[in-house]
Amino acid sequence: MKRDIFQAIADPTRRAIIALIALQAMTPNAIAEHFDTSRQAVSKHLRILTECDVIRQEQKGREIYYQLEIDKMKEIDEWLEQYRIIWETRYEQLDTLLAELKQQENNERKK
Amino acid sequence: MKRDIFQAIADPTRRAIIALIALQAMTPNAIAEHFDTSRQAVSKHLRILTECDVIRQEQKGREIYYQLEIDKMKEIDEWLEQYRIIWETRYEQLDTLLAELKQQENNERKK
DNA sequence: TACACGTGCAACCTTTTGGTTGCATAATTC
DNA sequence: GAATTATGCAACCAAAAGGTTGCACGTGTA
Repeated sequence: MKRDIFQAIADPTRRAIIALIALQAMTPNAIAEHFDTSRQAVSKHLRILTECDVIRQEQKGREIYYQLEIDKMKEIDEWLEQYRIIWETRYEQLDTLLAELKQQENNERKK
Repeated sequence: MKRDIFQAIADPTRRAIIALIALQAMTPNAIAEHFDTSRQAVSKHLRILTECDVIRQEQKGREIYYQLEIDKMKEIDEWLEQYRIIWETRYEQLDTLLAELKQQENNERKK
């Protein structure tokens, strides 16, 4: 069962974890305190995120610090690129249309 | 069971459907031809995508054309924004570091 | 060395997911 | 009006997801 980044971010708890550790690395215990679920459930999510290379762990003594692998988020951005092209094109077309309408309006006034 | 956009794009088939109808609206039958699964399975995916407002349907006679609701994709882009800030900041810091190293190198040469 | 702490893993359970087949319904065509 | 076509929906099923509890194991600390 190989998961990808899109399945990784599908779960709301996992998105919350990502947001939580985005700015500073945290231990599983510290992360779990922010949620209603058990520490083990959070641990499972961390395992999934690790498998997908969304997060990375660093052992410090008996504690493990998890931190976001920001480059993985870029993959989503790259996938989104194909749609960004579409909505930007639409905006351009809309701009063109608006410009044309404005031009027409001006021409009307001159009459 | 209310789904969100992230669950909508979690499934690879659904992402393929989105890509397929991104440029032009298509009927369920036409879409289903691109996949190994049954027409009904595709129909289910279309229902999920519709529920999440990722796609929109337009009836034409007995055919239904599904087309992408591109604005919904922007929601993902907006969510990604918080991480884009992070990776762009990292790049800036890297640029600064590289500039400093280059400066140091130049200073060494002058000696 | 004994004990507490931080963590991951296994077993188990319920709900959700994604697929299938069969059928109902509405629009078109003969 | 009868047959065909396009589609959605319900029932069913296997697999996966997400949660829980209990336990094992390494690392610090008294």
